[in-house]
Amino acid sequence: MAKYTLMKTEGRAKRAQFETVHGTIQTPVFMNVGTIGAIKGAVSTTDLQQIGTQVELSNTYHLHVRPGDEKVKAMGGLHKFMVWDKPILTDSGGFQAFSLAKLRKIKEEGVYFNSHVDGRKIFMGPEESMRIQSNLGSTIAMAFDECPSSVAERDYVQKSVDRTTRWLQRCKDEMARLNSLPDTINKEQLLFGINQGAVYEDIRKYHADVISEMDLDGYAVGGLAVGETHEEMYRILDEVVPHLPQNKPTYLMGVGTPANILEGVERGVDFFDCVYPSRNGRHGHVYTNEGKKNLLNAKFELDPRPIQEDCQCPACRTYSRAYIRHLLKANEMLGMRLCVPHNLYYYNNLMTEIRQALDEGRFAEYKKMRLAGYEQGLINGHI
RNA sequence: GGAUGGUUUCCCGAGUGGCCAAAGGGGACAGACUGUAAAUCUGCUGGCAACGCCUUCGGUGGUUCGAAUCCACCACCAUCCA
Repeated sequence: MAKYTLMKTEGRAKRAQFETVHGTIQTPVFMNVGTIGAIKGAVSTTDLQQIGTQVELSNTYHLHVRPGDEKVKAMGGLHKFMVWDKPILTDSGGFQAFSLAKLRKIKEEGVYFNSHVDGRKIFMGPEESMRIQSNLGSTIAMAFDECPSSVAERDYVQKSVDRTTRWLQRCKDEMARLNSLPDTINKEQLLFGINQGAVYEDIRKYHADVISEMDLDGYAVGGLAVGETHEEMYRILDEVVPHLPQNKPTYLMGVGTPANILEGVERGVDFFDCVYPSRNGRHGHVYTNEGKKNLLNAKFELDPRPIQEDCQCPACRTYSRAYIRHLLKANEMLGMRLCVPHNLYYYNNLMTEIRQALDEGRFAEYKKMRLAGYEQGLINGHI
């Protein structure tokens, strides 16, 4: 059912569309992260419609812990539950084995977690992850993988990657079974595999080649932006993306800054996601064409301008930096309720502009122009 | 008029002879965050020619080698008694 159509290329950069049961995704795309089925910062799915969100991303582990995937299924699946009819991608819970490292044990069969909510024991392996994601009924399910630390030993990474490959086969088998069951919510659920290998290029390429043989709906590069430098990340993308199927979408997981995204697009990435726009928005950091700004800074106390001139987001059309700063300082929820949608709008709009530039064959020029703007407002190298 | 308690660095508030530029909060200021245990976390908050010096604990004057800490007087605040 899913159909990836490459419409234009510029160097390695790809302009494509991806048709799913929940609608067509124009790529390159930035998916808006709502881990627990909601974007933190009091942003509703109605808001998402207004700020141009194409794909919402939620998390298997978190929704399994609370409210429970069975309950979501009983409510008709995640789309109905959160009232969102466009595509949803669910991350598998594999990343939580990394981010909740102190609360888990990794074995061949899967990962044993202690719930971050109440400490109870939770087991999640490939089959469990697929079952949960099937219960959620997401458009795209991610394979259950292990994300090794960027400083992990080579031997460990090699073993981990091979286990991730075995897990991927189990995911594929389980999804095929689940998609054929009569009461499955989304019988056309798609599966993306995940490339790992930390910063070892040869392991990365080896793993990419292995999973490319498995005929999945899409391929992700995981385990980046977890401590390595930007240069290492770009180098790995340079090496790995060409080893992934070019007739399938490529997803760079968890990345990143606007600059990271421009670099990723240039290297052939179609899908991105990152908590930055939402988390930074909650913390009063907002994205502009002149780089990221911390609205909490005293210099915005009497700044009558919108966050970004000409921005069409609700915050920028109505309020001044000074007022939003006041809200943030006063810990008034409206502050983040304005900053988070602004940031998501900024990212979504950035992707729209990227697609337009690709359509018109001027991506290289566009990228250069944007990066130059970000350099101006450089905050400790974060752009 | 009398009694008692109090006056500490931006605010609240510890500190009752040296280890005190002075705990702890708050606020202010700044930083971090990349498939979200994050409306969280960290740093910093008297001045300077800065491993030392200067100024600061209501005011003034004492005691002492040494005082935010003890004494005297004064000012102001709070509560109670007339």
